[in-house]
Amino acid sequence: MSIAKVIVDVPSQNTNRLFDYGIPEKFESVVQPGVRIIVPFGPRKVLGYVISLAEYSEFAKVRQIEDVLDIAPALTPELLKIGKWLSQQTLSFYISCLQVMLPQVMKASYRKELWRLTEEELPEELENIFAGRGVIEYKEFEESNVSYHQLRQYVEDGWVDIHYEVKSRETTKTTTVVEPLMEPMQLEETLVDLSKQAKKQREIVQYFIDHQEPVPKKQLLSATSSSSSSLKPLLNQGVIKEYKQEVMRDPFSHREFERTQPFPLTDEQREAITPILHTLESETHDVFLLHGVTGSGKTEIYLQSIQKVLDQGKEAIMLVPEIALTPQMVERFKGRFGSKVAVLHSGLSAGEKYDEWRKIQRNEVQVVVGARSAIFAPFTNIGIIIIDEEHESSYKQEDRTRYHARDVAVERGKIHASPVVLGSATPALETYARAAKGNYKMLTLTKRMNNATMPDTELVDMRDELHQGNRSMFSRALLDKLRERIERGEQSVLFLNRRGYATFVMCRDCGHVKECPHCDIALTYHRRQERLKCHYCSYEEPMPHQCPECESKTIRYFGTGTQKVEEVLQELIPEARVLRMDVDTTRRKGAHERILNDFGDKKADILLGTQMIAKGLDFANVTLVGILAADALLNLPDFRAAEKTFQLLTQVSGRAGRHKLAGEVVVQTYSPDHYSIQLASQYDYEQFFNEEMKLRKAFRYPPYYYLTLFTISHPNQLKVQEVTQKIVVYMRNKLSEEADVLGPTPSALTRINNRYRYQCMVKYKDEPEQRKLIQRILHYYEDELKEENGLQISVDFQPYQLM
DNA sequence: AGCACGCCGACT
DNA sequence: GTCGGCGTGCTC
Repeated sequence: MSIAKVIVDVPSQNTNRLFDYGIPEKFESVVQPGVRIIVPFGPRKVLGYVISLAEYSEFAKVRQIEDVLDIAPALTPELLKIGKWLSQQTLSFYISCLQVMLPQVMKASYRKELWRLTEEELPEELENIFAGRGVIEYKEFEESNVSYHQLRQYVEDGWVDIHYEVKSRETTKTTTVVEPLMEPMQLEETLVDLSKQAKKQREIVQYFIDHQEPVPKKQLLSATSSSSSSLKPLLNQGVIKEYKQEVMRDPFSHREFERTQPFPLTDEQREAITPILHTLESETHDVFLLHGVTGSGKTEIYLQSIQKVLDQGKEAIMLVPEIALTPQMVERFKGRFGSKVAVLHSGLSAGEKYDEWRKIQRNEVQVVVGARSAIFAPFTNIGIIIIDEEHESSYKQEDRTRYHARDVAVERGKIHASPVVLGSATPALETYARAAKGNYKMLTLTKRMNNATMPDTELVDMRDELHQGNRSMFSRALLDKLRERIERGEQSVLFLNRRGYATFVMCRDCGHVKECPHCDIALTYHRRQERLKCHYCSYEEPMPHQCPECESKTIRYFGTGTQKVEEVLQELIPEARVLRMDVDTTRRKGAHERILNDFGDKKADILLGTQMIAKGLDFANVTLVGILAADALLNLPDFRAAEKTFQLLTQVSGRAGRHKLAGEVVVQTYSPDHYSIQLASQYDYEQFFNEEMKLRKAFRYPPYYYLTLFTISHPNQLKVQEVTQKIVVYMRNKLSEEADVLGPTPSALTRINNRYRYQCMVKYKDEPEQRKLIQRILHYYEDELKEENGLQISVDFQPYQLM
């Protein structure tokens, strides 16, 4: 009998290996690598993934596979391999890596129940729990005062059984379809026999004389403007029948996409796309950096490269940052490739995501456009992988399986012998450095489409404004220009890196700042509810009217959020029509789209927003971009602060003057001389790269060095310090002389949810033993890591988030 | 992870 | 003598 080698859904060090199971004859044809199954595991049942098949097992007795969940494998052999690689890269369990590649609904849900085995009266204490029911949740037994020992006895005596239930969460959507059971001739006869009063029934029969195909019930009823009650007699007479049929959920069913044709490329674009097309023709792997200024037509290059891939009969993955996966972007892809496109992003419901994923798995589509996790699309013949805005930090997963989509892309590109294209106006330093060294091929676009020029930038020193008595958050220059646009009927975009109303609440008398009692962070004021909230745990409290320390009434909020800006703007320019776009105004489904449509229809003069307006927006009438607080990012404790600032300023500025009208940018800052702000206003990426590289070299940061970040947390501060210290010493002793091991350092957020957090950072060039060493550390603390509220050690290779 | 087993102290 | 607490080790 043949054997399946299985990874079980139990994320622990001990079970991070293959288990052997026998394949019952009835499953022999469906059990193959990548299929999800249910297997007995100890006393319970768990979900498992078949990794490989074998003739024999080393084990004397193997147990049998209990059920098979997939007809076609959920994971391709390639993705199983990627999963293995991912687990080595990120030091995560293999099972976690397999789960991260699949839609949420394909994970198992577990239930533990107690089943009554007899109709007879149970022993009294048992009957009290069951209360006449046949099945109860195991939890109910646990909450009773019947001992476990006693229960075991009852099980032995055959009264009840402990039942383990495993189910996959996926559901399919069905629709009712109605179909005629007769030929048109017979239907005609039925029509004659029908009573004259049965008007609706006659209409329905007539419908099927005209259309012989099955039709969705809903459609039939509306076409004949009748109700279910009219169908009933026809169903009973066997004239028609109805049945359930599975349908794919279509998140875009209400949308029509106008088909577009490839645009003629500019000389520059043609030069950039040629090497990509060559690589496609020769079917070889290569990594390209497409470095093009905002509005230079990178998307058209993506589209035409993908067209070539489709012509070759292959598939394409297009990654876009979550925040940029706007209706505008979807429209461009659906417009060009129509129903060949699947879209995967967080705005879809779990069911919609599952159906989009299945379209890929069933080869019903050839292109996927999606956020980070779309990199795991189960295509089998990938021709190209494109990552737009490749510098975006959202491509790095920040929890559990800490992978970077760019790394996965390169790995898959190698396997499929296909090119990977990284596109950005402001590439990550790591990427640009690789391209400069020749490891990646550099493609450059220096000109904007439509002969547009980059907008002129004015830097406004907010310190001067303050000295001259302007204490508002708007400089006079920005206000003047805003008014000017309104007069001319042009539009403006205002960018602020912070939502809400104000950041923190401070007493003017004693300087007391209201902090979260569980986290070392100031509470944020939310005006709508008049409450203070912690953005890291769920804590909230009402806004105090006097200082809890000194009882002074001069307690005020400081800092500025979008909500506050909107109010101030209305006071300063009462005639301005302002649209605010941030997490708070886009929470409802479709709100995002509606705001952008309204702005596009010129229903507002000013679009005020956070991060989410920085990318991808393309409105012809926008001629002014205002950046209210350019330094907000600059002062964060992060070695990428300057890089992030440069990237953001460039992206936001790129929203202006993309078409016929020239654009202008006003940047308000307290540090106008900072190189990242200066160079961003001059659109000089290269110079910025050179400056920043000097600093990275001097301070031994990427791309000169790799980083590994340990974050250790525990409710007891002394414990955290002690463990972190031990890790620091161990790493320092075991790594080579070349490596820097820094720490223990309290994290920027030292306490979150009553857990203290300390860090150890390793800077290194080449430490082949590193992962092995870390595994030993994790093994050493294994028992403590298992504890409910005990020690946590997270390890992040190439971290993006240092807090 | 979850579960059983087993060893020890507390108590009807 | 029995119950339940938690430490230990296993799951094909």
